[in-house]
Order: sequence, then structure tokens, then C-alpha cells
Amino acid sequence: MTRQSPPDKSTRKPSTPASAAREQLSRWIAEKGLKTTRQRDLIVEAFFSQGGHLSVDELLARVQQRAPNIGAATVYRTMKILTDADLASARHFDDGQTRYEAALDRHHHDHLICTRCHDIVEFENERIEELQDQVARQHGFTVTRHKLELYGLCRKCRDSKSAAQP
Amino acid sequence: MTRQSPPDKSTRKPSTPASAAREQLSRWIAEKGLKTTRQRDLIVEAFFSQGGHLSVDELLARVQQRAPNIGAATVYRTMKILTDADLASARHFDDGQTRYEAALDRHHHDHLICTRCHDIVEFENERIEELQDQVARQHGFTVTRHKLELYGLCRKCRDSKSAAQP
DNA sequence: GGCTAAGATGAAATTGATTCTCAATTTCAA
DNA sequence: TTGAAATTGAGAATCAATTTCATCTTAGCC
Repeated sequence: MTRQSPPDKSTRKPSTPASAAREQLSRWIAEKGLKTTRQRDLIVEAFFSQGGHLSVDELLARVQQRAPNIGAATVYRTMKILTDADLASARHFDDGQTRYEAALDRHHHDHLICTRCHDIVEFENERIEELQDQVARQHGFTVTRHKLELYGLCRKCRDSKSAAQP
Repeated sequence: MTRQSPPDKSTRKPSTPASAAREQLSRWIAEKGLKTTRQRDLIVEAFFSQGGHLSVDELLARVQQRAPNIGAATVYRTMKILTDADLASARHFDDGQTRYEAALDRHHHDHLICTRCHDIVEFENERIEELQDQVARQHGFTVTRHKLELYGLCRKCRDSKSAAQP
């Protein structure tokens, strides 16, 4: 069965982030001599269409709705490929599970994490970055990456907490 | 209140951090109905006399020099007690192992981590903290704790790296 | 000083996340 | 179509950390 591009829909540009990602993934797969598979496609599709900061468990659950026989190992392997191809990046928050976020054409950013509802909000702050570099320089360090995570309660959880005490 | 100082050595103040820690630990142990043991004392002594950011493995190795039969579980248990008593704090850097640092009367601080020699340098920056609070406020978050880690090369490793390429 | 309940210990089993192994299956270029 | 090479799923293995459990220790009490 021919899975090549359908001859009917002729002109396709990588407009959405997801399709740009798929295109870059094809390039990466070709370059590394990897192969395209049905499960890989499903996982990649599920990952990019969901968005957010997904753990392997969450992604696996989502994927298994369509293909119940897909194993966890395949999801781990696929996320490793996406990470190597710079299409996803792995984050290690304090809940002990690796979480992945889409990484294509994204700025560096940091995270606010609600310890109640586990909502994760991204933010950027140029000034903080500058100060970090400055501190590093003062200590003779050449910084290659950093991690800034702020843990606390989001507005919703703070409000509901002060209202209804357990 | 008087700290039931030993009658023989009459005038003793908790001068060193380690002895102050030991004293607070005694209080904690009494309060919680725990018991003092030889292995606990050894582990606590090893932890405070070494300083730095120790993993359980490292601490265990150190302790086993004096008492080879001490088990890892006991070190884990003891570090949990120290953490609960606010005498140590657990840190999770990117090497997958929990590391502990002495916590008594210490300011909050963040870390610079050399990815080459694994040296860890502490720093404080009031301005960064302020900016963090500001960012959190803008997003409606009430921050209870945060984590800021800068990974890169320390001066020594940067120099030796540019000199001798693998 | 001995008794004894409550704690603590060490070894081994267990957990949870992740990785590896391997036989069977699938992909894809020739 | 074919076959070498990659991929898959299931289960085993790994690694840090925790728990279990039978066996000591500690500390308050007589």
C-alpha cells in the first residue's frame, strides 16, 4: 500500500506548528536512517495535538485510545527521538515524572507550577536571564542551560483553598 | 530554657554549626519520641563534618569506613529525619540522585553546577528573587518555593577543556 | 541492674520510572 | 518481491528510594 503523499491534494505548505514539526521529523528520520511507523505517527500526532507538558503515562493513555496495544517502551523511544531531533524537550519538575513539551521554534522559557492543580504556566523574563548570566560570570562559570521553576498556588487554587479548608 | 548542659564541662555554648545541629536534633528526637542510636550518630556526624551537597551513596560510603555494616536504608531514614527536623534540605539536581545540604540557620540560596567536575557553588541574589515574585504575582501565583539552577562549566573546567580537547 | 515496650536496624523484597533485551514483525530501497 | 535493517511489545533489568519483617537496641520503669 502506497503511503506516499496523496496525488489529489497537490499544494501543501507547512503552515501549522504540528505540520512543520512533522516535516522536520521526516528530515531527521531520513538523515538518521530511521523508519516511519504507524505507532510513531500516532504518538507524534497525539503529542503535538495535545500540547502542554505531557508525561509518558498521559501520552500513553491518549495513544492507547486509538491503538490499545501500543507499549510504554515505544512511547519512551519515540519521545527520545523527538527530543534528539529538537522537536520536544524534556522537563523534570518535582513530581518525579519526565514531562515533554513541544520545542520547535520556541524561545527559552521558565515555569510556574501549581502544587495543587498541577497547572503549569510558562513565562519569559529577560531581566532575570541577564542577572543569571551576571551571577555566573562573577563566579567564573560559563552557563549552558538553566532551570527556573516557581512552585506555589495558582489564583484559582489559592481562592478555593482559603474558602474551603480541608 | 536551660539546655541541661553536662555538669562536668560547665560552660558550653553551641558554637559550631555542627553542635548546634546536634542539639536541635536532640530536641527533635525527644519531641517525636525517637531514640538515639550509634548508627544515627555516626551518620549525622559524617554528614555535618563533611559539608557540601552529599548524595546518600556518598554519605553511605563515608559512614561505612567506620561501620561497614550500616545499611543504605538507615542512611535514607536518617536523612529523612534530618530533613523533617529542618537540619538538612534535599536537593534534586539533574544527576538523578537526591543530594542533601546542611540547612540550619541558612538563607535561601540557589546553585551553580559544573557539568564537568560536578562542583556546586551556592549564590544568593536578592534582585532575582524580587523579579521572580513579581512574575509570579503577574500570573496570579502565590509562590511558596522555587528552584534556580545554572548548569555549565566552572572556570577550571572551561580552561582545561579549551586546552586539552578529547 | 534487670524488664519491657517502643523504636531502630539490616537484608531483602517492593515500588515506580525508565531502559534494555529479544523474538517476531514491519519498513523500504533495490 | 525480497531481505537487510529498523521497530515493536512484553517482560526482564536497572536505579534510586521505600517498605517489610525478623531481630536487635534504647530508654523509661521497677
